Amino acid sequence: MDTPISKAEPRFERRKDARPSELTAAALELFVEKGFAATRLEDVAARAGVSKGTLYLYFDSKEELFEAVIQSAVVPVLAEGEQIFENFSGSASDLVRELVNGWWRLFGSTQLSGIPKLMISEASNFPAIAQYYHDNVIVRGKRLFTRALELGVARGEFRPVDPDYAVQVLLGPLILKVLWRHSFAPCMPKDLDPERYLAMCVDVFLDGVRTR
Amino acid sequence: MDTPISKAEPRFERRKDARPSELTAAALELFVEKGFAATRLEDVAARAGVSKGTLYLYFDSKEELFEAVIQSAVVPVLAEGEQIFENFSGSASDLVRELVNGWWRLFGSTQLSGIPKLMISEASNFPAIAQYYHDNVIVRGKRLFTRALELGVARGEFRPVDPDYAVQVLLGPLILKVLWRHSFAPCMPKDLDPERYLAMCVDVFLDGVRTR
Amino acid sequence: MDTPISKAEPRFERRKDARPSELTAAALELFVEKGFAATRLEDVAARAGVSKGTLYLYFDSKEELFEAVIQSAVVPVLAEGEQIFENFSGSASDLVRELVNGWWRLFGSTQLSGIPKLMISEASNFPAIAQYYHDNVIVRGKRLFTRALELGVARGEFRPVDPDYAVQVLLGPLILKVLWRHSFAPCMPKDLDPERYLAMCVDVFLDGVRTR
Amino acid sequence: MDTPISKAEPRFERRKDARPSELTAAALELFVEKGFAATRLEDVAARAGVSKGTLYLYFDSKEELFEAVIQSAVVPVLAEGEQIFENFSGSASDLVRELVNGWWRLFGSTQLSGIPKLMISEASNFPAIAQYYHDNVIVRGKRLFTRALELGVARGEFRPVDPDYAVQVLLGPLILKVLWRHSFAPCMPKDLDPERYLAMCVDVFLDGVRTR
DNA sequence: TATGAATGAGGATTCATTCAT
DNA sequence: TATGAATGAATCCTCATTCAT
Repeated sequence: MDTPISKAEPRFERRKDARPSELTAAALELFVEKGFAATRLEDVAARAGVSKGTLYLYFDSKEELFEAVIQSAVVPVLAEGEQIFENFSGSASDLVRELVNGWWRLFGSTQLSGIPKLMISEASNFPAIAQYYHDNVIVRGKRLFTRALELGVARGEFRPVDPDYAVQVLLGPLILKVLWRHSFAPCMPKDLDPERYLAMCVDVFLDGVRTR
Repeated sequence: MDTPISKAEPRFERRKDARPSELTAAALELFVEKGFAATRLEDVAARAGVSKGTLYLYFDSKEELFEAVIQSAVVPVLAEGEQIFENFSGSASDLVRELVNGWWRLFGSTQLSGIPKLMISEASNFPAIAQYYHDNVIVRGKRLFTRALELGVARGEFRPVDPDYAVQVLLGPLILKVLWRHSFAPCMPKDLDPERYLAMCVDVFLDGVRTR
Repeated sequence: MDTPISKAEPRFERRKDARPSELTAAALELFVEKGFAATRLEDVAARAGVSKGTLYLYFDSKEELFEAVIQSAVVPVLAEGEQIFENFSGSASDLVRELVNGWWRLFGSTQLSGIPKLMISEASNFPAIAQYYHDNVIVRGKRLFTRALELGVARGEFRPVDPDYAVQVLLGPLILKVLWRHSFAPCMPKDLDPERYLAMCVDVFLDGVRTR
Repeated sequence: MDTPISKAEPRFERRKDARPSELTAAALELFVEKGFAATRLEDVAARAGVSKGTLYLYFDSKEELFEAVIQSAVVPVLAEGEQIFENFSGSASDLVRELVNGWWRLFGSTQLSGIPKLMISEASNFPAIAQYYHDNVIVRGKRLFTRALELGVARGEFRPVDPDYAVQVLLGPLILKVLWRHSFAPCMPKDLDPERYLAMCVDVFLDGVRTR
């Protein structure tokens, strides 16, 4: 009714390849906002600009859509994180700082930042997906940081802390930040400044583990 | 298992006073595990050992039950936290340590530890309750810690950090711990030891803010 | 068990004999207002000032309460109507007028006036009760009027109309009046004056059937 | 029984336009028979040959279905009634007779004749709809007849009766007729003959108001 | 008798999923 | 591919009825 087929100009081809990611993007937003059970597929479809039935051309069920959302949302970030790690030459402290900045740039400040809230909320409803996410995202993500810590300990920059414990101390405040954004942030008029918050997280942590 | 079948086991047990808290306790467990939307009231009732209809003698709707769960779950803890604060005389570091231990004892190691997961998951679905929780629990809870930090700064024990930022750095890993328990914990064979984890959180933090 | 036998003073004896009629009176009001299905027994009990369970001491079920409402509501009126008939000596026109006035005084202007609305509404849900009401109230009630008409015809006061048809012509506007009161009356600021309305009903009818 | 199984009988029949009126027709029958509260939407759907859920594609709630039933059921009839009025040239008596006949043809002898029973039964449960019905149907309908009466009075055909009162005297027996059909009619083996009943209603009324 | 807590069958409503077009 | 009408299982909630006190 509104798209006139008058011209031959193909303008914005509805690329069928783009569809799945448009759908998972729409689903991600709603799953994060409302949770899996409270999200209606009709709303997902509407947000992606398609009809309800179309969803089923790409995903067999709501749960499979959920899987796709998680899967699609995490693969690229880690690769980049690992890039940072490989290419870095400098102090362990600077490496930690760089990894945290990268995490924020590629993940924390984007739509993807809703994933932790979503996975925490739904982990017990979807143990298989939780396991997948745990093994492929959490463990791999943490490894980046534990290796940086181990490097620092080996070089004598850091006290000999247990990296498995210390990494949580570092990441806790960062994760909390993105959980906050998707939960209580609307309750507070003005939130903490992200740059400053991140800096303090890293500063306190590094001061806390530095050798004296 | 728990109900001794001493007699004919009366069909109608008359205990109007105990019921509400039995019901909110059952609801808390299920809401935490499955989320609000995915929890069936019939299951809540069954877990509390009553029938579906009985719930409605005490709560007008599922949402009101949710409110009651939140409300009932948080009042007592803060009072105790404030007790710790009032009665304490010692270094600011020790006060921080004491507050963290108290938090763990009264909250982190109990059923109540599910509340943060539940509230983070449902905050955007229930803005009014989120606001209430934010104002009456989060803000009040954080104040305990910011006051301890301010004390330390005033006494010269701590560097002059901004307490509003620093408190999150301290609490982030602790909150993460209880979120973990109710989400990914089943994905890992053995989890970090709580005592040791708590100790490290506090140690790293205090080392990070200590004056040199 | 609960009535203390302490005093000899019988003050306000809760006469158990009054209860059933208190209950049917309360039920009548609510059944008329809301209909049978939409009336909650709890509300009936509350209006009668007793508890829900007490209703079941007097009536085995909601339907039986309905039966009792209908039964209790109609017996006395007809008796009085038949009294009027027996004791009357005068013109057939005056008899008709007297019967209509009696109907209004004993029925139309009282709570009982809700019965026609109730029975019309529920007749198809309770065929047995409808049959009972039809046979014992409608037929008997109409007979009063048909006999008056037959009398008038026999005496030459009225044209030789078929009484079974004519009686409906007379009663239609009267019944409509009481149905109106319990349905649309609240929609109109000021209703027709009952005295004048009744008078006109009878006048037009008698003029319509009078011999010329 | 009535749907010829000519082919494979398609499971999903696509007929968005016809559905609403099929549904309101089914609903009208059941609402009239059982009353609003006692009617199950599942039965309405079944009678219309669709499933429960389909109802909700067209009506947001049971109450909205009720509104649609009333609305759809009355609009056309009045228009035709007003046609009769406009096009008529003859005596006031004949106009009255014609209006009554039209009422019977278009309304009294059809499914729509259940509406009065339904509205009388439910008026106090749905005051807003009752008001709408009162203002748009009852008042407009009565106006047709009052205008005919006024005409007769002006022409000297009728005595100077108050038309607001007289119209009820005329319509009472007619309304009673359609109420009867949907309530007590099954209780009586043979009912009055409609043609004859209508004729007598009009005859008695016209005789009653005629000038002598 | 009277109470009111407890029950559970029943009905309104929602929504993931299907399928004819 | 894409649509959206149709389905029906699932879930919230109500309320007639029961029964221990």
